Amino acid sequence: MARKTGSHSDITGPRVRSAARSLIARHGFAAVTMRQIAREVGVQAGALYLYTPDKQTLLFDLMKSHMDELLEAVSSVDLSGPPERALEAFARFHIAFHLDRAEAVFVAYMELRNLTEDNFAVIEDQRKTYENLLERILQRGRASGVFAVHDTKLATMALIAMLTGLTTWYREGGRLDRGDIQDMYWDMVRKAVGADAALSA
Amino acid sequence: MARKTGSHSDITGPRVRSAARSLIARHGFAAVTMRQIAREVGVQAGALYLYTPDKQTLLFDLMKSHMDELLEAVSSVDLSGPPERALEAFARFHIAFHLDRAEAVFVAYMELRNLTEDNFAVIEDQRKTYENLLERILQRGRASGVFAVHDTKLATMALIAMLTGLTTWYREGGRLDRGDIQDMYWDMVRKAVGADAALSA
DNA sequence: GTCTATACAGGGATAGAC
DNA sequence: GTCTATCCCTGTATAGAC
Repeated sequence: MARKTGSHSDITGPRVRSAARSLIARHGFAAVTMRQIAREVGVQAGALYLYTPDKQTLLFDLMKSHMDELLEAVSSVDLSGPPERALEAFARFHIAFHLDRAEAVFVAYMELRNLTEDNFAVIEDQRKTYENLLERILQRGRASGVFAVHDTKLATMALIAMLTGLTTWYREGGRLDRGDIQDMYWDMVRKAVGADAALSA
Repeated sequence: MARKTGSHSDITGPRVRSAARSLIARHGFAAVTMRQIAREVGVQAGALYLYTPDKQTLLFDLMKSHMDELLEAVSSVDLSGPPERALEAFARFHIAFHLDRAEAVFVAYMELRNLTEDNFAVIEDQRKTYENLLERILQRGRASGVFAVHDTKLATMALIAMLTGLTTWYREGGRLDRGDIQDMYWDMVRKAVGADAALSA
């Protein structure tokens, strides 16, 4: 219960992570220094090592917890219905989740190169797990004849790239609101897989 | 005609650029050191400064010449025909060009953050010029009623992201050949803009 | 044109006082 | 838990010999 004066580990920890995420998103992992992060948090550089054993682990933890959150969140989306409904649910979830976490998403996509081999394997595995959810929807839709997709792997990559790309241009308070974006992307996704014209192919 | 022994400026220059492009694509600009580039080329670090005033300019030149090439190449693609044919020509060109230059594309997309403000403005302007070619096709198609696109700006970003995303997963000699990829992406692009079902929207 | 040698700044990480 | 101080390394870039 008793805690020493100046003890803020439960506050400073998250602040370190938040500052790191933000700086890395803007400048890239290799370009960001521990001293910069410390300055942003308002502590000395040495103090950061109370919260992370080293810089690499700090990056890994950011990416890992982001992917954990993503997989946790998507697990409560109902993807078991008819393929078209499942696809819509997936697309809308993906957009909403990614719009809420532009920085974390950006880091998770851009900094894969800077993970050690072992750490990369962990994140890559999680990413694959997520992508497989989409691919299975496409497979189900193709099997039941409601989607016209030649190659479900390629289509999965194409759709993920399209949906995730919005984080590179979306800015809060811009011309389009979140609902508009979800509607318009969903419209393009739906058409791209031939969900309304499967029999014509 | 006479040339000093050990003079290789016309050979070493391109080799410096090539090594830099490859290393930056793999590890990121900030993570790559001048010593690494020099080692790859087989010269001493100091010798690199015969070919570039500094590291930033080296990056800028890589990105600038890539964008120059892109704009030059696309200028010989006929985009003036009917919107659907123009869109197909654009999509196939984009894929072929990007598959041929995976490293350069990767650098051009990932390292924007590491350009100085002035250099960024130049590249961004070129990128916008390129994207506008696609947007104008979408506008023409919508105006003539052959495309069902709600927002041409958003659709432009979505299609560019989808098409460019292939550089993140495509590997030479993989399961799919270039023609397959072009065909399948074009099929998705065509459907995404409602090119075969515009009247149903 | 390339080399060796080096200046100088800044990096990550640690030790030990408080 | 945080600080100051510092170690040691590596970065970019330059100078001057060959």
